[in-house]
Amino acid sequence: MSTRELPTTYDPKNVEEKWYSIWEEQRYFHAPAKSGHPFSIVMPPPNVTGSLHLGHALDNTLQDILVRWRRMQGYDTLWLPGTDHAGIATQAKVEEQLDKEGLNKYDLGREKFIERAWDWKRRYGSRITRQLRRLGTSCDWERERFTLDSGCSRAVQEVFVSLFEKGLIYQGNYIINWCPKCQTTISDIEVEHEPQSGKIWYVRYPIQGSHESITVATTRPETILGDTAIAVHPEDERYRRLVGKYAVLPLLNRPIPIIADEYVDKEFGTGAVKVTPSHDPNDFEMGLRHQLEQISVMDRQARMNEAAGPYRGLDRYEARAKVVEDLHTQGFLVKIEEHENAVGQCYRCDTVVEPMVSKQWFVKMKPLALPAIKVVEEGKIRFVPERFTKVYLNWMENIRDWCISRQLWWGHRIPVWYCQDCNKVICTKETPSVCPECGGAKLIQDPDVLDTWFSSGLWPFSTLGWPDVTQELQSYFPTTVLVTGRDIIFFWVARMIFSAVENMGDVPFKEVFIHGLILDAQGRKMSKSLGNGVDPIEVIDQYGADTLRFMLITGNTPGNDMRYQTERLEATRNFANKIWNASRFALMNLEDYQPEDYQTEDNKQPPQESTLADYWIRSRFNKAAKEVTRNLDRYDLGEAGRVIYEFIWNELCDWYIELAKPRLYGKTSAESRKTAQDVLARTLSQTMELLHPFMPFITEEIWQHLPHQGETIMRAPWPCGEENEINERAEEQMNVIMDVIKAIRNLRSEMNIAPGKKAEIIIMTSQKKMAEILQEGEAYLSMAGVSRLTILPSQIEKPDQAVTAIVSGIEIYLPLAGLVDLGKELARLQKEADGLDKEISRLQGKLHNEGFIAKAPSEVVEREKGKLADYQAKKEAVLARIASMR
RNA sequence: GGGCGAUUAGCUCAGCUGGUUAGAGCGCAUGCCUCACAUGCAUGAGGUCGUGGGUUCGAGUCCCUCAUCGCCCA
Repeated sequence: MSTRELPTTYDPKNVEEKWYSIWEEQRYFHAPAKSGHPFSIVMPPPNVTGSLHLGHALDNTLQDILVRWRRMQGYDTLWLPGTDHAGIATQAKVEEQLDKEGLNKYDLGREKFIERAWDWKRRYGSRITRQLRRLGTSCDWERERFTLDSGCSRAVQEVFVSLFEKGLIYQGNYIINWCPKCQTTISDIEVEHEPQSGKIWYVRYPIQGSHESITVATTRPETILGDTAIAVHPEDERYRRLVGKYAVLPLLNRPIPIIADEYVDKEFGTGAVKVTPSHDPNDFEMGLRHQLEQISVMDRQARMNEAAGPYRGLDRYEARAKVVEDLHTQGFLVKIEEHENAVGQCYRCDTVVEPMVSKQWFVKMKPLALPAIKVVEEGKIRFVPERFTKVYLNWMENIRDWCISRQLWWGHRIPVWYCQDCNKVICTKETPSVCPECGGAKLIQDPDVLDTWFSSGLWPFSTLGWPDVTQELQSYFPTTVLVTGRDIIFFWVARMIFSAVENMGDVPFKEVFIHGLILDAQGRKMSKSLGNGVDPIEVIDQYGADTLRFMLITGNTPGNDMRYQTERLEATRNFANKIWNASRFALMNLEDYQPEDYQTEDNKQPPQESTLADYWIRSRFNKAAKEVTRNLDRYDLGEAGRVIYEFIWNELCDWYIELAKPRLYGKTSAESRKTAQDVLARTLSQTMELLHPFMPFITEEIWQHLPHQGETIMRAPWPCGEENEINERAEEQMNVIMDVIKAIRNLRSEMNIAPGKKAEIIIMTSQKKMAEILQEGEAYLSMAGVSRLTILPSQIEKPDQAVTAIVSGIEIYLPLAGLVDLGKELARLQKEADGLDKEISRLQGKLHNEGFIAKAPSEVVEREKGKLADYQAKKEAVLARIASMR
């Protein structure tokens, strides 16, 4: 297609689809696993049942930027993608499906159910990876993994058995969090504490063998049925004489001891609490300290069981109402108060979690946490931003044992068998046929599976082939950096760290780059219940992936949350369109351009006809490239993006292209035209390279149209900023020209001179250098609508009927015979003089301060002196002009 | 109760190791369909940088106090 036929607005649709499939077919994402500087990232595996949300989009955009950038820099780059089997979520999906067929999982049985789950995974599990492709992620799909695939499963078994043998995995009856809806245990961090307004009930317990009684406050009256003690603080004078006596449990008339324990808060309620070891974690601990009986009063549906006597069969909330009613009618209820407390809820289904005592598998955390703390304290793993180190350490230092068994079918089955003959517990990687203890063949495998996070914790090495020593493992482990959201530090980052340190003897990654959350426009967390979520795929359909990506990573600071705003999306879409149109312009003017003319081996010098603008844009580009690289190095991707944005819009488009137009249109020499073509083509294609990690699609499309070397921009060398093209002198000179142009435009605007109307300008300067710069740059002043320029020494008499602007060392006169409103002009100049006065006195104050002169670095003092002189000169010029007009 | 973050232009946010007349995008005002782009161009208005102290020659930037909002942990 001829460039003239390129549409004036950029349409990402075809471009994005086209390039992604080419990239993937050409295997540009594939990591070679060869020697060289490795750069490796494992993708946080999204939930296989999930669909892409903005959090994924941000997380993967950040990774893709790092990966594309490092790949262009020549690193042996691996970005390993995959999904996670999401035990509870996937099982729920399959059960939902069965439900529609009028079946449940028990109808199918375990094996058939797992087959169904695999069917489900095969059918729907690739949705999210397809969505990731739409985003442009350049991960190595040939190495895609799944936490439940055979390799990862092997790693899980290996780790479980190893920890078991070291005594770091144990089975025991402890209090755990039970979700009555999901019908499984969940770990402590999977319980969310939402403040809820509730009530607190004050209940009187008679003291056995006395007419006295003791009143306790409780938020869960239904658990009275499981009480096995009343506790007070040992130093609480009010109750001291009661300690050691027995109280009678209302409703069930069971005698329970009154004990003293430091845990009790004297200030809370009456200072006396009921103790229910089977249904409260703190009471459980207290029960252990005092050898209290554990009476479980609920079953797995959170219904009252036979221990609850007359309340048996009631749901926990029905039981609560009934218990309160009975307490009231029997005269045990003292009072009810409003009370706000944090109720633990299941992170998945929001059901109120029921603490229960149950036999489960746990990982003993203290021995694993200590080295995991050490590697971070020693700097072997660095958190970016640094403040998250503290979040991690604080959690690790206060860690509790991790409950890893789940009452599900979909997941890694616990590799433990129980001998029915001798009760031996057998933990082994291979399915045993006989009991090693008694030789019996009646072996039953533990029915439970492991927490999904147990396998995710191994992700950085299980995906690279461990426990085998593979080429991948040797090339890419430890991985370079992990990129993830701050909400997942405990769930995943922490677990990967202790898992790798324990099993690999090394850190899983050297750096952890943490980002914030995407909030809605009002600053609220996006959630299903609020319905304020945004589907990234819809955004991509409407605006393109490049736009979504760029919008997500600019305009905020690393680690901070960010609001999602359509206006920012539009602004970024406009940026893409700007790039598109600048490129259209370039291509229209490059149709006859032969890059070989200037890029032969023995002629790498800039062409003879280079102008100030050429040197200037090359200098600016290379500075921008350095700046972008520096910011990428420090994970400040937003800042890097901003630098490119400003370079493209404010320098390349607003100035260079405009200045190059006369040359490109052939209004100067043919040589000069070729030079402009060369500078424009080179700068634009290198700018595309610089922008490519951020906006991969549009940059590839444009780069392919421009003269280029190589098959894909993905493999173009990273523009790191060429020192020898940085040209301070050209920048200074261009600054003068641009200041003059801006000043003239300002005058024209203030005087309401029609844009099309050309103007004559008189410039007066006593500085030879300035005169030369302006002489040379005369042609550029056409950007201010200047048709004729006269440069005069400033000693000469000033023009009469003219408006004036002063820039450093230069007086600009725009003659306007008969049009100048003297009064208005004087007022304008006076305002200017006043502003300068303010600055002058500020600087004078500073420079008269002896402390400043003595203590500030000399270059700062010099700079301030220079500014003062400049302002003074300007002011004099303004005053002189005022005087000449009066 | 402990920890962290935020508080800068009407809105959303930048401002790195203290030194520029404190910046951007959107919005607003004025003028422009100038042969890349009206998803655009030009010009402009708009900020006592939450409060009160302190360190310093110099503080939006460092330290402390308080206030408000948000998040995490208990």
